[in-house]
Amino acid sequence: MTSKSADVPDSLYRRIYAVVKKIPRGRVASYGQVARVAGLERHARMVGYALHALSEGDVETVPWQRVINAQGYISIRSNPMAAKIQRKILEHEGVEFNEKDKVDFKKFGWKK
DNA sequence: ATCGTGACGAACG
DNA sequence: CCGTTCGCCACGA
Repeated sequence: MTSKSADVPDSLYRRIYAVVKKIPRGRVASYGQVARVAGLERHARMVGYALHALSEGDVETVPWQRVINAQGYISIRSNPMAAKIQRKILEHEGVEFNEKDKVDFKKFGWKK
């Protein structure tokens, strides 16, 4: 079979979503970490792109809010409203933000 | 097929 | 710690 792309009936995004689903409640992971676990080492941007493209259906099954940038900050730019919601949910899950709106990976980072 | 864009990140100074 | 630059590459127009 020739399969080049084929496959990936689920495509690249599906693969990324599968990893995000593994992040436990009360924890956060960076885009780069998710990419790495998904076998996409240098594709952190693709992870962000994938989450940005979440369908309304997947948005309820994929814990997208648990993915933040490597600096510990929420990274949504184009949608300020979503960023606020993201923080709200994370705090509800027990993740804390310091006075600079930053999350400490030492305490809340996902340790695979 | 080319081009601009972007939920990123590492490297510099 | 802060701003800037550069590399990566799928996606949509």
